Amino acid sequence: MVLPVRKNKSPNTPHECPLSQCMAILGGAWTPNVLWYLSGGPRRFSELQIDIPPVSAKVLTTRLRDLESKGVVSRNVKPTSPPSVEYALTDLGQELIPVIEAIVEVGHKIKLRTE
Amino acid sequence: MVLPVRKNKSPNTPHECPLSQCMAILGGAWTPNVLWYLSGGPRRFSELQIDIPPVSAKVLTTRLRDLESKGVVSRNVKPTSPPSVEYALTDLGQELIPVIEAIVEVGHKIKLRTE
DNA sequence: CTGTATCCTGTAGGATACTG
DNA sequence: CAGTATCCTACAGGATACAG
Repeated sequence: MVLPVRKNKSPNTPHECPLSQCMAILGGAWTPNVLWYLSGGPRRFSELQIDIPPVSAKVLTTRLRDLESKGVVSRNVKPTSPPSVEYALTDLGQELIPVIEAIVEVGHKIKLRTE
Repeated sequence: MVLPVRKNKSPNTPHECPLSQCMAILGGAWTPNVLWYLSGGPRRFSELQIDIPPVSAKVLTTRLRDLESKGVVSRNVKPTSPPSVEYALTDLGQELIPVIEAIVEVGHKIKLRTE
């Protein structure tokens, strides 16, 4: 995404420009998908990889760590052998589900118009 | 954002992975901001530039054209001199407002936790 | 005023190989 | 299984200059 690093500009008029929030949460590629699949209940790393085939392990890890640090997703390591790690939405994460659904909704309508 | 162009992979299992919708709509940088400021009513190009100082003219144009092609934003050229162009949300675009607000909401909560 | 055209750069993300 | 480590590239977006 790259973004908000303008060089020769006055520091943003603060009054209200709170929308970087949006990309801060959903910004990464595949992030919405991760959230979506986790909304169906806890998933293990490998399960998510199967759910979202085109995502690389590296990116999936990155996104999960990212969401974890934001308190949107929880990570639970089960000390089995072989180890298994379960990811789940936190309460905060749950709140994002209707949001994503709404976006998908609008997305559908857009597709219908375009076709 | 770059994205979804995996090379050596089976073409996505179609069953459900509808979330690219999400980024397809809100994906571009500043897109949420554009939508946000338009939610307050129609705005002219230059007004949007002032609303969102760190955005370059090029990107603003790109995002607006993008949103226009999706039917989310309307573009109205007034044949005055100097010319003025008014952008506004379409009905479809209106539907995105609560979505964005919800994201901002969650964004706030995340910030509170982080601090 | 409302853009386009160019050129350039940073960084997200892919591929692949390897580890506990 | 669940990742890390490297390396590499495509493309979104910034800067600047110019046009109708």
